[in-house]
Amino acid sequence: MGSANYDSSINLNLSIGSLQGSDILRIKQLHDATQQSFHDAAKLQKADRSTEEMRLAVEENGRLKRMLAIIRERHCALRAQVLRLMRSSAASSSTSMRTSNRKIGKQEINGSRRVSNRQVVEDSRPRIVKIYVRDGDLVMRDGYYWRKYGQKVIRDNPYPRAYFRCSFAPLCPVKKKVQRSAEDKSVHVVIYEGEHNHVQPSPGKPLNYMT
DNA sequence: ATGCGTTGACCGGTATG
DNA sequence: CATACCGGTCAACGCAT
Repeated sequence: MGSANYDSSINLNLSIGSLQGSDILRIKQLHDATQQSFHDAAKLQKADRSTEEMRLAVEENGRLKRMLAIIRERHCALRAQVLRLMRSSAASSSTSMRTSNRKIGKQEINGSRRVSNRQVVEDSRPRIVKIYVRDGDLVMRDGYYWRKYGQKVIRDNPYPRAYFRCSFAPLCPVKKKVQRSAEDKSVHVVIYEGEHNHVQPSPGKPLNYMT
C-alpha cells in the first residue's frame, strides 16, 4: 500500500548567534511541539489507513458471503436434481433388471437376502439406485457415513466389490455396493439399496473413507 | 479402548446334470 | 435330487487413532 513517510527531524537552519537563552529554549519547545504534532498526524494517518483496510475487509467479507449463499443455493438445486435423477433411474433399472438379467429374472434382491419369486412383495422391495462415477468424483463423498462390512470378487469382473452399510444411524437399512467397472476401470459402479431413515448428516462432506 | 478395514468362512438361493 | 457355484454377510483379527 502506498504510505507517506514523515520526516520527524526538522532542520530550522536558524542563526542562533544573536539569540538569548530564553529564545533558544522557546525555539526548542516550538521544535518539540512541531515534532509532536507531526507524530500525531502520522498516527492519525495510520489510524485512517487501518480504518480503510477494515472497511475493505468488511466489503470483501460481504462479497464472499453473497458468493457463498449463491454457491449454497446452487448446491441445493443440484442435489435435488441428482436425487430426482437417482429416483427415476432406480425406477427404470428395477423394471429392466427384471427382464434383462437371466439370474435376476429368477431372483430379486431384497435387503440382505435374495428371495424367490414367490416371496417377492412388490411394495417391500428396497429402492435400488445404480450410478456410475468417475474416479475423483463423489464416489465416496455422497454426504453419508458408511462402514465397510465385506468385500468379494464377483464373477466376470477382476475388481472386487465392496459392501458398505450406512453407519450414521444404527438402524438405517441402506446399503451400498461399490465396484470398478470391468469395461472402464476409471469408472466406479455404485449401487444403493434402500432409503435412509434419517437426515443427511453433512452434504458433500467426505465420508469416513470413501464412503 | 474404540472404531474401522481386511479377509476367510459360512449361509442360502440358484443352476445344472 | 444332489451338488457345485455364486453373491452376500459374519466375525475374528490387526491396525490406527
